[in-house]
Amino acid sequence: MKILIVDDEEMIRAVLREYVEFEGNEAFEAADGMEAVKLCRENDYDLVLMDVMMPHLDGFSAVKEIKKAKDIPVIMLSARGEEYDKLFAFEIGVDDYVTKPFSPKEVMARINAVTKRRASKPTGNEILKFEGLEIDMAGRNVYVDGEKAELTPKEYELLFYLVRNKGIALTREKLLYDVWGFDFYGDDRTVDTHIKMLRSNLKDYRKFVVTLRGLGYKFEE
Amino acid sequence: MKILIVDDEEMIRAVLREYVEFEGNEAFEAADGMEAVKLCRENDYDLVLMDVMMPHLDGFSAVKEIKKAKDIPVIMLSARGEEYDKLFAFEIGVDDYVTKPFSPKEVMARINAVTKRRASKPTGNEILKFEGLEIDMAGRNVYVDGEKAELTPKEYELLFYLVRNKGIALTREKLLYDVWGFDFYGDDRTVDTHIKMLRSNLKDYRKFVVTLRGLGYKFEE
DNA sequence: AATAAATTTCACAAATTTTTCACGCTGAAT
DNA sequence: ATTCAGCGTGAAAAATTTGTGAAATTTATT
Repeated sequence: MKILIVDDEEMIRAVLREYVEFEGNEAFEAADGMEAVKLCRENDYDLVLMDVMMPHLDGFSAVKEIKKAKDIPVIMLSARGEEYDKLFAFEIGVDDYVTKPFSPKEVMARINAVTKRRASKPTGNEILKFEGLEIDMAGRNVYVDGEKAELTPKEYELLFYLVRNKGIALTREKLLYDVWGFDFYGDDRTVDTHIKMLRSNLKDYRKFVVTLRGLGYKFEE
Repeated sequence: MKILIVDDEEMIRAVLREYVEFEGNEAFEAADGMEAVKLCRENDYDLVLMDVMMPHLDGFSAVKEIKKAKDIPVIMLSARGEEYDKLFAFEIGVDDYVTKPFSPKEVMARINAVTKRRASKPTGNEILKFEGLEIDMAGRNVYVDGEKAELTPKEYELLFYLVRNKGIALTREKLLYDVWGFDFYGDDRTVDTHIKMLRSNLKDYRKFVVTLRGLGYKFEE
């Protein structure tokens, strides 16, 4: 995750950077609101840690500006006893706030809470039907003519991915990147083998998994 | 009725208290999530009015914590965008939801609605049955073929969470976040050990706790 | 403080899954 | 009809994942 740390005090930035990087995230820094807005416009961050009190452009104004362009989660940092309008903070879309002095554990917990809360947004648990093929993504079930198909993890992921991109041509490269992960450095043909196994498990409905010669595969009704 | 008001802003607490007491109820206050959780554990309230954004422990996490111990009706107060908050709130068992700025009249209407809904429909008091496995969430009892199963706290929480999400695939990550809490920083495999112990206590009905290889677990009838 | 209970970590074996690879077949272009 | 890159497939090897017991640690109780 790419996290932008905005604070005018270098010490605080350094401390936050340490926490953030310890968790395996990438840290970026801005020294004031102006710089933060500029960086946010030019780059895609997953989260912004924003101090309230800063020169040039205060935290609230900076958040307001950033939210105009992109919907990035923001956690505000404020000194204890600092007076500010929390209602206003919500209105402009602040996701959470932490009061200084803060503990590393607390800050990381907040970061995780905000990003996970965001992640849990899409709750599509309907069951898709293609003739006698039923696909229940939420429950991880696939039925072939009413009988449960026992797929392996990769087969589930591959099928779900194909179905989510139904009707779209997918290269082996794209499938490997999106289903296997960006860090897969194996053979292209691995896809073929999994397609083979998936097809054999789908029985008659193997017809939905279409080969695109010279390209890859797609799911088509 | 005893109503707990949780908000870090004294002004808002005062306003809410006035309206709550005007209707003949008894009002109690907490200034943050931590305090709210503590008070709920020690006392019996009929309803909780909970702000979302607060220091120490945010409203969502506080509700989650409170619901683990007692099934008290909760109305959330928030100024955030409605859409995903409502979904998330529903997931953790919030009864209703009011967006700031709110009119006291509106809040009182919601309070009355929630308590009436509760009174007429004793949800949570029901005992779920899956063959010879009986689960009484309100009473924190689990019976295996009529005999009481002695589960540890974590086993109860894990089982109840699995059952509440029956039929839905749950990753270890999600289980840790929702059952253990947002601040759990431990090993994934901790889940496995608790699943193991839960299964051994469920005897023959261990079959309902299904392993999803490469993903996690789910409860399935 | 001592003891008991619950929770968490960890390592190992067993089971399952993933990947590689070579062979033969297919189908489109010549 | 021939060619040949691209594809389907089976089987072996490599890698991953889970169940489990036991130890270590933390938390609750006396």
